Amino acid sequence: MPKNVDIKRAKILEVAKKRFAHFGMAKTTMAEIAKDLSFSKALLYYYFPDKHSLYTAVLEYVINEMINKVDAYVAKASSLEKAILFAIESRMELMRENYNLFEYSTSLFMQDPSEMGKSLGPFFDRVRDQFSRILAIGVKNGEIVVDNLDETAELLLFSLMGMRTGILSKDLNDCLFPTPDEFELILAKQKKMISIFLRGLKPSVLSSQDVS
Amino acid sequence: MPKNVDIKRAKILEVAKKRFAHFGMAKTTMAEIAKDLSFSKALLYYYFPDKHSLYTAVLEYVINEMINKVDAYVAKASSLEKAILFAIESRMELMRENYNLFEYSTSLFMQDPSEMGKSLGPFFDRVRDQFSRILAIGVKNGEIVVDNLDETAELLLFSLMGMRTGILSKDLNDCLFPTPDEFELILAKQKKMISIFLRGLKPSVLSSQDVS
DNA sequence: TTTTGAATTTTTAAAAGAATTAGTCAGTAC
DNA sequence: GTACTGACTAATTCTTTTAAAAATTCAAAA
Repeated sequence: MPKNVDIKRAKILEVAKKRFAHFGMAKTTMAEIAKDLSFSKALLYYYFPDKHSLYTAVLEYVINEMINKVDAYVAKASSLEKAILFAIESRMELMRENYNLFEYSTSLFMQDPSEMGKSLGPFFDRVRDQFSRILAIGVKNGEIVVDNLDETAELLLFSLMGMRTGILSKDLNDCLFPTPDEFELILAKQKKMISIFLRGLKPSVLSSQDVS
Repeated sequence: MPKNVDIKRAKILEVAKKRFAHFGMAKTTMAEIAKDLSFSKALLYYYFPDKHSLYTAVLEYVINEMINKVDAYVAKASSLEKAILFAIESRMELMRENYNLFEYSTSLFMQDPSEMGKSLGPFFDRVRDQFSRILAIGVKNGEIVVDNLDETAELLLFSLMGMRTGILSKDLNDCLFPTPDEFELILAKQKKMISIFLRGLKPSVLSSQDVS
């Protein structure tokens, strides 16, 4: 039984999400969110200590949705590669649908990465943990061999991120955030990347020969 | 026989490089460079159309040095992995030694990636081509199998870049550019990345079975 | 052709003020 | 006491202005 408080919080999150996703963090005021809800501005501060907290709460909410969706799929996925592909496609879809929501967090990261580390870092960790879990399945299956799951998941995630920034620097885009068209391009690169990466984790058929 | 003009240009590049590498593009004025050379400021504009051209000329100069050094090593390298490791270590060393030189180009990229694509893109291409050449050696040796060399080189380079941005977002660094300490960390990740990546390019011992 | 001093145009930097918006608080209603 | 508000304060952003610094040009000298 969700308490009344939680229902209100959820309502606020829902409205804030729409605003943030559509206009971005900077172009959304607390007053606007309050008006959408027919609340007083002060009430928002009753439920959330400040704007930034509201923003990260929305982010968490949205990311949780995705993680759960992916987890559900992964639970009954046939192969490791299928599972990972589903994960990155879901991630892309999420970013496409909530364009300006993430645009803020990336530009925030550009200005001051330390801020990112503190407030946005946990989200990164959650996604990495999910990748870690997915890789674990592959290890169970015997599809791949991994000595350090978390580290390898991070490696994979970092290189996927690299596809994004890499594309953006080549394609003549004057924004830090990909345009809808570029999403496909990035996704294509990421798929190729994953294919090579997973192949690199396959158990060697030969006995350990040149493990330098 | 280098012409007199070329000698002067080289002198200017040498001095400008020192200034840029030490103080960065923003904190270096044309007047300072001129004074270092005991030239008039106007003479600089006789040899280089504008400051930005001078900057990219310095960048080209420095990157050429590195590419040549790496090429020389690669020519007599024993293994593919050795060659690539030498390449990324040289790259790191270059960035360490010319810290502020590159700091500008990365911050430039942050503000306006399209600018990057136009003026800094060619440098990226040169490095990618070098990686492409190195991979080609591995293909000749039979160490790896690659269908599209350039594309694969780009993939590798992008994921190496990902290690950098990835580290920077986790480590609580308030700058877009790694601190000397972080270089080592990035390099370590890149090495692991390369190890997996190359393994993923190894020819399959089994006949093509699950090439999805 | 190479070089310069001085003039000109652009950028940058700081200051000040207005306007917008984040955040607070004393107090009301239930 | 919990949920809520209107009115208040404080911080932030957005101009506008101005001055300084730096980039770039140019006529003319060597």
